[in-house]
Amino acid sequence: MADLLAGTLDLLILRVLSPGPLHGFGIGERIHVVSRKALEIEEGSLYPALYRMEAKGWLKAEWGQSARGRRARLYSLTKAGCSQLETEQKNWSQAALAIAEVLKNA
Amino acid sequence: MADLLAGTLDLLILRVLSPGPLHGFGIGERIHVVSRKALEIEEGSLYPALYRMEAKGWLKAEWGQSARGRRARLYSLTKAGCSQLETEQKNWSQAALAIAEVLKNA
DNA sequence: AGATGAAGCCTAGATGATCTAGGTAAAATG
DNA sequence: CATTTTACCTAGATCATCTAGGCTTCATCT
Repeated sequence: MADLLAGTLDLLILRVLSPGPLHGFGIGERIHVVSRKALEIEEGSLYPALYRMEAKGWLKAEWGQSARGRRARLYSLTKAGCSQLETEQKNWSQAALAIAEVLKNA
Repeated sequence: MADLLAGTLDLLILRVLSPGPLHGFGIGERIHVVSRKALEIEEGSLYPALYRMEAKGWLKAEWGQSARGRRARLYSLTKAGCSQLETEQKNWSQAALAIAEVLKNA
């Protein structure tokens, strides 16, 4: 992922989990697909991010099965994760707007 | 500046310098004002960024006077800085679009 | 005259997210 | 049976940003 988007990974993860649980590998795939291959998350970024977010209480995890029937660690949003998603989404909108402002009017 | 925007500082600096030279302190002020106070760059981020960018050949600097008549280090874009601005602006647009995509359709 | 604050620049060290570059194991595919 | 794919894991490096100071000069206020 480009440096430009540092700090956005949490938001992306929260967002792709909001329709329902996914396993780590699937989260990476989903972000890749939904962004039309514009975003690619390295596993070395993804898994540590998941642990951080679980530790913060935004995600809960349990062992289960992936869509392909493989052993997988399934992550889902906690209540705190849901409200964190809202917060970060607002922050992102404001920030993106502020930057757009500068790019236009500087 | 929020973590969300890490990696965006260079772009902002390049952009506010594109209309003409400014001194470091003034760059911070300008970003603050143009973003309607949404963005605030710490001096501890700003000055090191300027040195990095000068070292990369994107900026050139000389001692002169600020708009208020004080001794100040004036920065301006080099040719390389101009094209870097274009590049980063495109990257930002693509990235912001990709994120918007995920936020909508995940 | 002295104190205060603002303008302006500088920097060492901490923090923290991300990437690099590996590794493991199981199942599917050839 | 070898290879690829799925899936997870992690230590260490990198690098941008922030914290928290410090410095000088000039203007202003008392």
